[in-house]
Amino acid sequence: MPEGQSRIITSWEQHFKTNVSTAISVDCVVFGYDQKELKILVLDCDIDEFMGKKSLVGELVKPNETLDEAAQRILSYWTGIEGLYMEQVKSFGSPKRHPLGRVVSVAYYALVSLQKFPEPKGRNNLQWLPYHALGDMAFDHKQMAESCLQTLRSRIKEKPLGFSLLPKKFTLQQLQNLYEVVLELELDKRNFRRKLLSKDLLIDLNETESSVSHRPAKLYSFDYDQYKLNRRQNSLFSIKI
Amino acid sequence: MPEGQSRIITSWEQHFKTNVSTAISVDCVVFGYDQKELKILVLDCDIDEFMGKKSLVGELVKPNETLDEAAQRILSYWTGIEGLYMEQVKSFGSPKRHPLGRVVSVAYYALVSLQKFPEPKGRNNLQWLPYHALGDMAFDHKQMAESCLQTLRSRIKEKPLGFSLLPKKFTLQQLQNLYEVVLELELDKRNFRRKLLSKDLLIDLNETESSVSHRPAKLYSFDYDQYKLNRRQNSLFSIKI
DNA sequence: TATCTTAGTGTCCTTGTGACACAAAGTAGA
DNA sequence: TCTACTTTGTGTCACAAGGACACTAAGATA
Repeated sequence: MPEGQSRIITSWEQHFKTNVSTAISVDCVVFGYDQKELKILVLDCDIDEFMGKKSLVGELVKPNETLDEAAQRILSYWTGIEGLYMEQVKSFGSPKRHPLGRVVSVAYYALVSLQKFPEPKGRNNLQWLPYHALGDMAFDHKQMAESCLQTLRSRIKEKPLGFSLLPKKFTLQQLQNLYEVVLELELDKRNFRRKLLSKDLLIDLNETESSVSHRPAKLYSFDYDQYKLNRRQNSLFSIKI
Repeated sequence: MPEGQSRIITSWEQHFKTNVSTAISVDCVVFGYDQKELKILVLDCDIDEFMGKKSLVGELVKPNETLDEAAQRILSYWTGIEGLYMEQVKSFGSPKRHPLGRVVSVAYYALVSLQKFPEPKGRNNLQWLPYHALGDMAFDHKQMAESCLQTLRSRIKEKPLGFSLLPKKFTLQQLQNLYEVVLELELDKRNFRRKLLSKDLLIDLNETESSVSHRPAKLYSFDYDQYKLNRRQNSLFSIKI
């Protein structure tokens, strides 16, 4: 069936001669967590076609940067924080997805602690929105958010991502709540603690919560060094069906 | 930190006015399996910079097709088979990855039964190469192949992908060998059978191998209908570390 | 000092999985 | 047709992991 690959090469060269307009962008699904809610960072879209809808933070990739660099640039531009945890998820390339022309967009998800970035300020009404309060979104951004959430759910079972969404010092109950919210299931308190503590990845800070009107909980932090040492299949969870 | 998003919108519009040359391509890592070897489909690269090296099958995405459509087109062009199993894996966008200009490429993996497509014919010496015999490749295609293999390894533990790489009728030993080769580990014959048969996803065909000079093995086929019915966390394997 | 609220803990039973060895079936060659 | 050869196909036991489950402990408040 192959008829000739020289034809293919020609088409590549032609592409650059004829200046077909194609663009690459990066869109980021930035997750935050607070008050037993998973949130994502959104803007008001100001393109005519999608007026009134929310969009993800994103921009065109510049000529001399990699995709990861573009994502980091976008993240630090909107949050002011450098080096956020992020991961590429999937590219979206439906021909009509952007009204201005052919734009293929690479979706990333990123994790921010809401303690570090509680009240977004910026143009276009930058804000945290509870994931479940997202209605329709501009472009195919809703699909992107869903893909990214699915990826987050699968990664958080294996990698210690949850800790990027919590304050440095946290209680076991906070950690459990986070997992319950992200994975949309209920976990048994005793089994959860047994599992987590058996990994020897949590540092007991010998401190307790303050300003709570009941027995204060112990505070822990995550031991990244220990994790890096033996990251052999350090699967954090096994989840019941 | 955000200085103004209107600036961002402007840059998008500008992009399409100034006709910056950017291209999108799709590259496919086509996996095949035979004789206890995992193979991939490669071409001789005929671009000057990479003369003598192997490359993946791939091409520019056309103006009116989605990424998935481009991947299907490429796959059927080179193999002559429609509707191969494939999945998007990752996009590669290093600015200098292609000598002709800025090309962001979306990598897909695909699975073909070597029985359906045993002897490739086509330009550029299209051929199956054992995965471990791949040396350096053109562009960043080696990285793509590695990413795709990693994804295949992780998916094959959960989804019934292996069956796309085998003939319709297969023996349990063939299936076990395939898993051993892809995952690079040894499995216990009895435990493997216990696990697979307990899923009720294999149809006992009441046939046996022929033309072997020893006790012939029973033949099975995979029950896709049954699988679809209860695809609830139908994880096929749990793998020892 | 009594009440309220959340933290923190241990056991039992079931299930899943790894380790392990030998008889059965068919072929090929003497 | 008998023997040797090769690969198939099978069962048990011991251990580890995980799910279900209820009460006491600690501190705050009125």
